[in-house]
Amino acid sequence: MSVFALVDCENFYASCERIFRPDLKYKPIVVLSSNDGCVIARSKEAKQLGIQMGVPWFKTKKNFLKNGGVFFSSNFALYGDISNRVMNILAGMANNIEIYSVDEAFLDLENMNLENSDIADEFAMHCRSLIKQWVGIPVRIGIAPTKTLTKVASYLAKEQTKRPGIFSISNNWMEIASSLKKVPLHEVWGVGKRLGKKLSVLGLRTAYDLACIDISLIRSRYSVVLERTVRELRGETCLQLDKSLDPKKQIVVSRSFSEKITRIEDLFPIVNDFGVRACEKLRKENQLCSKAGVFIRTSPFRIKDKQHSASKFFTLSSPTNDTRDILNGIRKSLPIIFRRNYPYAKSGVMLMNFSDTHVKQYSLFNADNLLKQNDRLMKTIDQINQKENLIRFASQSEVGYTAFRKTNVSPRYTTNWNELPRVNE
DNA sequence: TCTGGGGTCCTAGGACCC
DNA sequence: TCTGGGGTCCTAGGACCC
Repeated sequence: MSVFALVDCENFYASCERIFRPDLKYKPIVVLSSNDGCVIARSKEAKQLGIQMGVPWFKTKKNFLKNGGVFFSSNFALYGDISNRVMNILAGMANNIEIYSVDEAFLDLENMNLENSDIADEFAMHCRSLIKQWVGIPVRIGIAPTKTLTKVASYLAKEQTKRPGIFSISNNWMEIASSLKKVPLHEVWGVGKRLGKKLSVLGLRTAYDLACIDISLIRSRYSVVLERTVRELRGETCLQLDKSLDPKKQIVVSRSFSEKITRIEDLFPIVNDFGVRACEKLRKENQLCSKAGVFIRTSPFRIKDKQHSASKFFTLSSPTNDTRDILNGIRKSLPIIFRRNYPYAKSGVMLMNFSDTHVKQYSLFNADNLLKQNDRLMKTIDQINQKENLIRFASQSEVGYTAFRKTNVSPRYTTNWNELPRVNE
């Protein structure tokens, strides 16, 4: 019998900021996206102030600060490190774990007896207090027979007063049904905005309504994906824990600009930066790519502006992770899609069609030994830059895209010697 | 003035093969 | 008048997730 747990860090980025700032314990906190563009995380208090997820910062800033709110620009070095610490604890608590995102993991609790709800609750409480004590992050835990139901449980765990942050559902239709009735349709894992709209036209309101629908209807009118969701809601395990350490299938580095760019001379250094960064990621994954592309677009929010969005992909003559190959491709591709006098707001570089470095396919027209030298060159550059970004390509921007607007970044408390927290005597 | 970044999977349709 | 059957691979687009 399958049993899964979902461990979900509450208000993750905001909670991370709070670890080293106990003075902010009951204050509303928001964390902003790059360029301080919009709100991407909110503490409980910020949610209570009515700050919506994804709202543009400039629209809510004044009101939020007036109410005593504190904001942070995103500090992914900190969040990544805290995430690792949480995941390490979880890895020690279950035979198998799937790290689903920076703030969420599924645990395989195979053989746990869910009929006795005390067992599940005790496990969850132990897990919760350990993470709180060792890392300082509050988590919510849902336990259920399918992954989709753990999401339901986690949602219901929010409202628990007896055992806050914990909820379990056993594999019993009566119990599942009563849980599902409390969950609105759009909260179901796998039902997004569009599907939610379509399904509500059919009169569905809750997760329970969806679970009761005729499977063959779902299959013929929607997709196999939604069919799995329905089956999982009924307690039938369709999704297993994904333990594979599959390599990525695509790497994207993209940013919005703090100021619109209209000249290709200004665009090139930034896009090249994206290319350099993307190749670093690719080498870290021990992969080669045989296709890459660049895209640019204007801001869809500025309706009065001329709009343009375009991408251009190029195929590499042989699979590569050599930054120079990608920069070459960008140099040829960007002018093809670029249009003069359009206010570009965002661009990015994508790498795809990966293959393993061990199975490198050499080109008929390149000398093998040259490729080996390139490998060593790239490795050396990576090693040097890992400590301090000293080596740059001439075509990269001098300041780098990291120079984009950030008005209030917290220190990298746990990953940089110079930014360790200080204790006053 | 100012609106994030990075992923995955599925499907339909076209090109091509024998 | 009549025009096969069974595949694979690739791409673009749509949906979802955090």
